[in-house]
Amino acid sequence: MSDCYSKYPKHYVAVDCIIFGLNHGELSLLLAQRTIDPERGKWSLMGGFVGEDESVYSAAQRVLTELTGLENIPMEQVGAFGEIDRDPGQRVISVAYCTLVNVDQTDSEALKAHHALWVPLKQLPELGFDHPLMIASAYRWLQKKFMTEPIAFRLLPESFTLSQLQILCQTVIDEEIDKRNFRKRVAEIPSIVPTGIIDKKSSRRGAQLFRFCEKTYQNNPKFKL
Amino acid sequence: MSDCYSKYPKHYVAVDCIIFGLNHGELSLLLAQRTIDPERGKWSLMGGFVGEDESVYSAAQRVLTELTGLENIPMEQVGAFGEIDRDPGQRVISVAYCTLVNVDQTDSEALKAHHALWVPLKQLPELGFDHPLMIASAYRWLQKKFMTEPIAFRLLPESFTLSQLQILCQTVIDEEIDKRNFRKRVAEIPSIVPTGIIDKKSSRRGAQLFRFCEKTYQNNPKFKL
DNA sequence: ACAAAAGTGTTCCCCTTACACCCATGA
DNA sequence: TCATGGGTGTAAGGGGAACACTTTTGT
Repeated sequence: MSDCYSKYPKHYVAVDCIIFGLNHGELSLLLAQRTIDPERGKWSLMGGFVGEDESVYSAAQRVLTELTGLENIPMEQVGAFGEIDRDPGQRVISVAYCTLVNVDQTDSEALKAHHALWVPLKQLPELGFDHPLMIASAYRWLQKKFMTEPIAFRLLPESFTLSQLQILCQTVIDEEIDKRNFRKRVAEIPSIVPTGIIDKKSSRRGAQLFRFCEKTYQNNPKFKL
Repeated sequence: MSDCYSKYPKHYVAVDCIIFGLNHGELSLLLAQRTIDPERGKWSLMGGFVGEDESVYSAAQRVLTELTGLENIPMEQVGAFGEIDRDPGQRVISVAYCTLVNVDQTDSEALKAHHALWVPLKQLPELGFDHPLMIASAYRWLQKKFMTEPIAFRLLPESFTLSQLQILCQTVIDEEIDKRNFRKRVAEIPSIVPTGIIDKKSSRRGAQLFRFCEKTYQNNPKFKL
């Protein structure tokens, strides 16, 4: 098919990935100190350009894999950022994506190769471009979605105790949660099922292990932590 | 500054505008029947390409103005749509924006010139591209935001009765609202203020006119209809 | 007098929140 | 025996939803 749009301008399109990581009970963000212009020396999110033969989402997935080695981790679109001057080098339109992964499952070699570091969320350095904006949007998204969609289970072992789940939630939303109320809510979620198995490693008394049942969730997506 | 990104591909970037309109108590959508390829003959949203010298949001504003003659109407970004094949002509990455305007304040000449029509939301024709997806996202957005942010007042005269406001809300969310509960909620909103003036046109008894006070809203953005 | 829209309070229920003690076990 | 994390129920309060009648006035 002929290029029927040829009179219109084309643009660089990038993806920027806001990759939250859970790191021994601390929420971190994957950042890189730039070694090239523009914004050399400044910290930035993990970005990359969208290729000819990939969707924008695929480009984001590719960047995620290149950096963390993780595959098949769903991401959520934060939005498109289209100010003319948002990139001091050239005009670049960027689509931001966001996800939350487990730092332990991350490929530290790949990170090193990209000059990437996990930086605790509470100690973020000054960032280049419009990345602070993107991060703010993404963090709002994360705190909201985490408690209403089953993304916690990507960060937990297949079987987990309720205390593990609770501590994880507290870390992400950065608030204390009442244990009894929390367990009451868990009991209302059909897709979080007790296994009947007692884990003796985590405590002296032992704690029941639960698991998340994807199948049940499909049939009954009720989920409110 | 040199083009430091020249090794990366460039893309066509479009905006698509989901323009909801209120038309004598009915919610409509601004659509055009395409007269050119691709998707000739199919109905579509109002789209356009992002130019060199405008932000993506400005491009959306420009399209809105070209079509409706309206200016300074805020729009909200629905998201970026980046599948490779979403446009059967060329690869085009599109950013969708959404707003709600008053059909009566719309420039019917401009609409005619663009082959654009207000189509009732409940009688949408088959649409080209991925526009059904965009519309679904936007409609969800609209229903959610309308009741928690002061966008109703763009569609009402400066002074309005509570019945006018209620009917408007009902139209947008497509549900009946209990009058007393509604008025109770309005009473809790500091930025909706009674004028003390009685409007005798709308009813025999007459109804008090209210207005929305932007200034109060800035100081006290509490708003839940 | 009557039609048509304006205006006005109360009750109930559910959901959320706050809160404290006993249990089982390994060291 | 004691320290550690696991496990459990109830009461009070707030917010949302349901609900019906009186008022005013133009015709």
